[in-house]
Amino acid sequence: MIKGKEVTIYDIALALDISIATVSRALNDDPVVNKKTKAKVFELAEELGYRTNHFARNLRQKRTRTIGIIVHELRSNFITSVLAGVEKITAEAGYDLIIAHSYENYIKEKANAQNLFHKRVDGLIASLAFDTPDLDHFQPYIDKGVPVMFFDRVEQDGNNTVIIIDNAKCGYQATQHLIDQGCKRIVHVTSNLLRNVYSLRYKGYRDALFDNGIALDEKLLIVNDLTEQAGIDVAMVIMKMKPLPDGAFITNDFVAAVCMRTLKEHGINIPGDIAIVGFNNDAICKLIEPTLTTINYPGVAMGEIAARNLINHLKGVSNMHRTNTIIVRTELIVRNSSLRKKSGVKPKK
Amino acid sequence: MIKGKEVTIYDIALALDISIATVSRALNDDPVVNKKTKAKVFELAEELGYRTNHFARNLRQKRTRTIGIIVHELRSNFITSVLAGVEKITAEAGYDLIIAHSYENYIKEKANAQNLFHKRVDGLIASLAFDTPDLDHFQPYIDKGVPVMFFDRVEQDGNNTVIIIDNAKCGYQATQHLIDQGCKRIVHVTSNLLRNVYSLRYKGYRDALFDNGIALDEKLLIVNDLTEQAGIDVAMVIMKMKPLPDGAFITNDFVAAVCMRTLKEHGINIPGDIAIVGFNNDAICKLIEPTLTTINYPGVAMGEIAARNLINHLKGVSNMHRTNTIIVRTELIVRNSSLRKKSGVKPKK
DNA sequence: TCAAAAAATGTAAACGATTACATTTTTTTC
DNA sequence: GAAAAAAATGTAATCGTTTACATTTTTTGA
Repeated sequence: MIKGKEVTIYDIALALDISIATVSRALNDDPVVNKKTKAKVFELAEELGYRTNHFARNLRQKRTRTIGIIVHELRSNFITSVLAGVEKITAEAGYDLIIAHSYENYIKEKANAQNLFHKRVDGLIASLAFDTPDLDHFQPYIDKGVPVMFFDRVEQDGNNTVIIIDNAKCGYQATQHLIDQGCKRIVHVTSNLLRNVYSLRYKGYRDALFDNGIALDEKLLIVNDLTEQAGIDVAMVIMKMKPLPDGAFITNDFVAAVCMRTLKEHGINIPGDIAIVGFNNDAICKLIEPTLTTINYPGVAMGEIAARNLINHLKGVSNMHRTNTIIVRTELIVRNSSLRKKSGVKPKK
Repeated sequence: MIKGKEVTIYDIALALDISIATVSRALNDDPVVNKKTKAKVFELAEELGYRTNHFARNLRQKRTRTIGIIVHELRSNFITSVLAGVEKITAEAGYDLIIAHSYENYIKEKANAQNLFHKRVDGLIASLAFDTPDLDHFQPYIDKGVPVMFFDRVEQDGNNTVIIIDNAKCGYQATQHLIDQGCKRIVHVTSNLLRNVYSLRYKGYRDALFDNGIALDEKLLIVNDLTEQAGIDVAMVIMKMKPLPDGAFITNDFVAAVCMRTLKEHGINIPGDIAIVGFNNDAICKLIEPTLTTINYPGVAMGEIAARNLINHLKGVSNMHRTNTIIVRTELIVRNSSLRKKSGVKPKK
């Protein structure tokens, strides 16, 4: 095998004195070609180190068997779970996956969307960045009929298929749980309220307060990004509040964990002084002290469902555009960070 | 714009009554074409929604401007850091990135290597799975002259370029630190000793013991996979040892954290009874109690270096094959899980 | 043995760009 | 105003497959 020189079906055809059509068919395991010929072709292909030229094939077939995914953050438990789910399904179906990363940045998200469009992915899966204002950058996909599936961070304009959890319900559950534990002044720590996930959790929080006859106090709402510093800042802000809040619903486990650590360092007892509920069920929940009550968020399942729907649509098995919104099941996992009453729920291991 | 119908340079040429050659040159911003013509082409291309057919282009140009990366695990802080670093550099250089995931499985790694080879990536970056026995599946790359760069989990056969940390030194440092803290019976928890990272850390551990006149006790070596269950099992095994060990060097932060939690649940004091050192400097280190002493492992930097070397090689700026091994700096971060002596190092925040 | 049917193979035209080389058009120069 | 130089454009081959349609070879059955 000569370095740098590519073997093509012509080389194989020439060597075996048959036509390129037969070679092509043999390599694609077409039942129409003679078993013996097929065997010879395979053998020689292997020997010569033949590899299909996907460009030639795709050029001819006008498909790429590739799907793209744009994620807002890679360094996140939830996202890597989703990726694992998507990867599993796409690999099984023989599709390739190109992963693009927006770093919570609209400009990068836009560039990625364009790039994947030019790469002609057969379909796209996406979760929006913090500051994405609209969906215009996905319009080319819609125009060309390339299916797009949004997950988690979505914009529900009714035109695209989305796969989400019931964020309002989760917010309600988390807040109700804190109220059940006797909390009356509950802080809500969240992020950019432009994004559905945060605005809806906030809505759930408000509804739960309302249903329990607790007045909404806007001073108890804290909005930030989801960095370690944010967690520390939140704790500082909370400690300055008078009277001290007795509960906190924080929409991110990591921030909750950092905040909890900082509060503890300042002598505040959890859940005694403040009960805390996080969001995501990250691995840290079971490792910190006290263990963190949280909402379990099924990343792998979401990825699988997104990929499966997309691929079924591409195969024509089902029409994605008919099912507009897919809601995935979540659950409140009660652990020690919020358990103030002996009765009722018992903490999960 | 008609849905599903692709616009090609022929359409543009026809509409403007010029040749496809001129259109092609215009779109590539070739200085040879008239500014006015260029403007007209760009305008019409935009209007018609033209997008380059990368297959046709790649078929003709025989390059892909794509590099592949095979990782052994996606759900890991370290790996996502590396990915972030690689992504940054490749994006800057205008290369695309295809991420493949082996799930610590040799079979999948092999399949991924083949797939990316057939996809004709211009270069490859890889970290080996737990059970990969040899590098035969990368031979096709070598044969065709496609550069391969291994990072972290590598096989040093002298033929390929690798980027690693000094695992033996890290193992030595961690162990020496425990000895400095007065530990005499130090457990070493690690994984498949086939892999360089684990065998070298073990070597460092042994050397440190030897240099301090401590006899090696093979019963203190525990090998497992890196799951949560493994962490629990390790704690159980440790607690059954008589006499109880007084130190543990665990080559993974997550396992260390789980192990520590389990030990604490059984009334064992850390670092009082057992001092613990982990590996990786994951986010959890600062969140658990006591905070975990660990080795800081520069993921982003490794990714950046790997990608930069590969791309420089591809561009012909430098020759990768001349630098055979790149060693990245690491550091021991001392925190409370190992601090038994008031004097000496002070814990890092 | 031979016509019909079935199986296997071949021919040639796409797919949509790039680019060496050829040709035409425009500008410059005297 | 014509020849030379420079600028702009065009022609046609090429990249490596797939596949509709045509042709050849082999098998079948009376």
